[in-house]
Amino acid sequence: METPENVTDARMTARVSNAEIADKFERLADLLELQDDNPFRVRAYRNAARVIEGLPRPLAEMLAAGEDLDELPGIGAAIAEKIATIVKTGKLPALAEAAKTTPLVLTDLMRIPGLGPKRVRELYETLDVKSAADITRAAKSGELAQLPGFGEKLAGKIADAVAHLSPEQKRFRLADAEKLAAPLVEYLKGLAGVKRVVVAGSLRRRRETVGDIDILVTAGRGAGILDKLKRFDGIRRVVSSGDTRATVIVAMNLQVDVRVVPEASFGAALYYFTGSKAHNVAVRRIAQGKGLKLNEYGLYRGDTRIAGKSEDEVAKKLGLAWIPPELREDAGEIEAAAHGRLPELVTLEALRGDLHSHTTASDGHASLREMAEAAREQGYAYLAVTDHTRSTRIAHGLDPKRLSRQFAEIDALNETFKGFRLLKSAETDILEDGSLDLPDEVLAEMDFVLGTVHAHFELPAARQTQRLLKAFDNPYLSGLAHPTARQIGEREPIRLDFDRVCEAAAERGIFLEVNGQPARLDLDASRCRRATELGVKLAISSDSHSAAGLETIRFGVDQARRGWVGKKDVVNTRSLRSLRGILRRP
DNA sequence: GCCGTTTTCGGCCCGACTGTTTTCAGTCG
Repeated sequence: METPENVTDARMTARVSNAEIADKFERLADLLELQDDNPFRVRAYRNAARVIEGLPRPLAEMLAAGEDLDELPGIGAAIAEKIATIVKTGKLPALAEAAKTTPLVLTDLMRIPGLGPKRVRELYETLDVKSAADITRAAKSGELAQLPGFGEKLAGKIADAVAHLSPEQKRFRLADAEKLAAPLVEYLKGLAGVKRVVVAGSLRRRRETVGDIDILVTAGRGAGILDKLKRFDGIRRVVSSGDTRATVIVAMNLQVDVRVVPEASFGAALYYFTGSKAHNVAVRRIAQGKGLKLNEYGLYRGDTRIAGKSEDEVAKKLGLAWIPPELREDAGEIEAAAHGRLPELVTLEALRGDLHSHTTASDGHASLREMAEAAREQGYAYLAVTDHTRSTRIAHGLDPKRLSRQFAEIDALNETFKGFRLLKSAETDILEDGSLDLPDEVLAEMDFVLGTVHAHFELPAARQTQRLLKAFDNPYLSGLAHPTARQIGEREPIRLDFDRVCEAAAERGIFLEVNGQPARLDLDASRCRRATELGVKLAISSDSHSAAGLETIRFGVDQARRGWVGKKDVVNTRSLRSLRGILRRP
């Protein structure tokens, strides 16, 4: 029996988030770099910050559970101890120590394009520059250009960068970045001499947000692609442009890097340009260990190129299996590829149906029939209709009476289908006390029950966890929709003991959803990975509110793949018969 | 500061572009 008391322990009250811890190490790296400290030490801190940011669980919770943090990649005894100190005191003494001689505010200046540690230090030591406003002043007075190594042009560029400084560097949702990149990709494809145009970088890795766009072009010599690129009318500004690479700014202030390589280097260039940086570094180290050199032009033994045409060729020569781009984050995929242990990732094609959709009955824009037809066109065997329930008034949530009418309508429609079924369900509110928004006799009418948190996002972790566990105790509940309720860039995930929720879900056979709405992508990739490690089954769903919206399920597939999720982990890769076998009934 | 199919010490990815330079430093990805 679960009580609030036995989920209220130290790990639940932790206030220092992983993001804050990562930021402290990032700042420490900045300060040490300003102080010209050992660059490898600096890199170690940055590396640790990156690892910390990608963790699925709060470090505070892992510490409370007695886990050894120095088993995490890139985190050794020294950093593990520093993390423990931060969790305990909220402070990183090494950071305070470094800030004694180098003001912490200087780390903000290092975020300005064109300013790195050397230039910031020069600005500070010579002109006592400590802020963006100081830079503007120094530029106006002409002092900036007088600094050694600066000059008129550089001073102008820096002043310009300061003037166009946005409050924080913006990242774009994956779906938005895709749309913004499309016209430029089409334009490049249409240019004479162009052989291939491929999107690489974080967009190819399908990261949930994208900071800039990388496009790889193969073309014959002298095709002048980068000159023609500048004539594309969607380009606002050219940041830099050389023989093989150009950086431009397009709509929404989005940065696009275009790289042109010869066809023979396509594979090596695609590998290099896809990243991530950490993955590339690790793979190049493997090359180095074999006495080879890997760069964007190929894999070399001495001056001889031994691979480069395709990614597969490069990987093979390094003794690795080809790694899907979604996994290239230096998070264990390289070891797995070396030992033939890469997971067989779920694919869009493997999905047999969709377990989350809405109709005009609640806040959708298509009728039952229209949704069914769209699902059949998609090749699905089933589509669950999961309109909102009465507590979600803003979405015209359904009460038992309206639901029962909908179920009758679904029954009638199903009579007309062959090889396809609409499933009766509802996106049922989990109320603050963990009870469901509908009585059991209504839940009993459904093919399965989907539960979700739509209000009271701010509960403390212990209560939020307890709320979900209580909902899981309802024998009708089969799945949990958008489990953390986060919205990218708008709402933080609800606080809960994620492992505990996963353990309970695994025990009871409740699936967690990977919601494909571009603003949600919930579970996120790292939680997908953690959940499946703990034996939880997932459903990848569109949460579509229109017929066309069914296609957003692919963004859910992307995140599941990034989370190492295999076909067998996903319930809606099953046939309807097999799916029915695992949906809960009392 | 981290890490180990050479290593518990001695390494630590690699190249493009810019602007400042008389041959390269700084920044970026």
